[in-house]
Amino acid sequence: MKLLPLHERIRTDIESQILSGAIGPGDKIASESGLMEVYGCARMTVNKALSRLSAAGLVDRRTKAGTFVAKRPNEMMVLDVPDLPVEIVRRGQAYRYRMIQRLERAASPHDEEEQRFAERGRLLFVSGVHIADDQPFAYEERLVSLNAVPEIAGADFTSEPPGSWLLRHIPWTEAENRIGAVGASAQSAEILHIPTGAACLTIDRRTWRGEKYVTHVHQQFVAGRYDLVARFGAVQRGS
Amino acid sequence: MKLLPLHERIRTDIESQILSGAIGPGDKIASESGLMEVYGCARMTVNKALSRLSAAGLVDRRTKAGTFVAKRPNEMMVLDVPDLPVEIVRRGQAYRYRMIQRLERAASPHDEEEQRFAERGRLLFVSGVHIADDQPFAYEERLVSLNAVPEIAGADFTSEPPGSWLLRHIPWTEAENRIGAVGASAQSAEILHIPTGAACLTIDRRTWRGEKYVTHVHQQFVAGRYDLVARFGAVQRGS
DNA sequence: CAGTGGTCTAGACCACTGA
DNA sequence: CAGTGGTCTAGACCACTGA
Repeated sequence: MKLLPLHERIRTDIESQILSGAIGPGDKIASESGLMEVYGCARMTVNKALSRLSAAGLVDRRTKAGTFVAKRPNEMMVLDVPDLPVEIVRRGQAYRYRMIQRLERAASPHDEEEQRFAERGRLLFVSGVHIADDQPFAYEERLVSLNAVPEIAGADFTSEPPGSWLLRHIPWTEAENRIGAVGASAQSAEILHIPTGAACLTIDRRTWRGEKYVTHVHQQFVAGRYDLVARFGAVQRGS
Repeated sequence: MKLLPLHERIRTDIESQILSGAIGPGDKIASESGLMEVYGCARMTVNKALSRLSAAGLVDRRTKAGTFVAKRPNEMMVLDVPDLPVEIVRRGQAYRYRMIQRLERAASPHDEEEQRFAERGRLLFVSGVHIADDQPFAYEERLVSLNAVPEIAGADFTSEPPGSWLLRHIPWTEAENRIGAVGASAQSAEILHIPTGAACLTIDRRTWRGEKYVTHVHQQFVAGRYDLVARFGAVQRGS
């Protein structure tokens, strides 16, 4: 039985009142000076608790007016997008990667995104398949800017996916994920051992390092073999 | 040109050093007392900046050892899962909802999840289609626990989707989203005006209020007509 | 104009843990 | 044991805004 710091106790007290419905959207919460008396503590302590609730989107604070339960749940869901090898091993399956194609080429003159991406340099294209327990799990195609990551030219991707290499070498990034669905093309259907046109979940991830556009990966998952889970709830990220 | 509070300036200073790669994963950051001298401020001020960076996952703090740039980017992506009518209108399209079926029934004796869900009460089942500019956009099936939300029995869902009604009446929730893909069944294919088996993006969302399991909705989106976007980056949630 | 939240100070004691 | 972060205090001044 570990004792919570006081500001955590105040925060969880208010949080549970909100989540239980005891106080509802728009309701006013006691002021900082009010809570100081209730908990017999300094103002900085209640301020810390309320600031965290505000950062988490559970309350709105307005100078002079007071602190109010936020009108709607935070619409932001937290989505876990893990490294595929890690995810597969975590499921207790054997992970394997097989490269299909690798080539260096210039950016397509017709593709504006590739132009910006390459920054007048060349691009590395790698396609391959992620395999879990000898069953094809996901097909992926990746483009890497050789301008942004020149060292990658010498890396070996016959059995290690470029994503893992990049995670080790380009650690800090900004990323955008786009999640959709598509019917498998003849080519990817053959690789994934499914009928042409069968439904696949797709993830397109673009990654930057600072201002530099590093890589774009397109992954196709056989429908039902992989789901993404996002959760929003009372459990916020710790301090 | 608005002046940032000092703790925000300290936070963004360190944040940009991390995101630019000037300091890398595992590197040690100046201690609180060191930063006090650099910025000529009190310890609480640098503590606030560093605590926020820690909460955002950009640094790890260890008592006695110091503060370090976190080993890997936070794998949590922020996913925006908005209300469908709002989303469609925001795209500049006309929104319409058409109910297909509505019925009240007992929980299936063979479905353990439904049993827990209903808590020995009855369930409301509503299916319908979301329409954007006269084109079917998403098919949805929803179950609502009448035990958790008795008021919903009297609501009219012929042209308003139950999700919007619930947002207005059951405002604070915990939710889990599961995102996948599926080939359209004969029934949903007809409703969505697509061939049977065509790829669809699916979202399954389960919502609680406190401990009470309120609703489960299954939505199918025609592939390509709707993508989910998740982003991780330098821009953290404000205070 | 009174009360609120936003910010900041200059201290304090503590637990922890690497050297 | 020295230095670190975690927490907390008891003040302070400020901008803002609803009554």
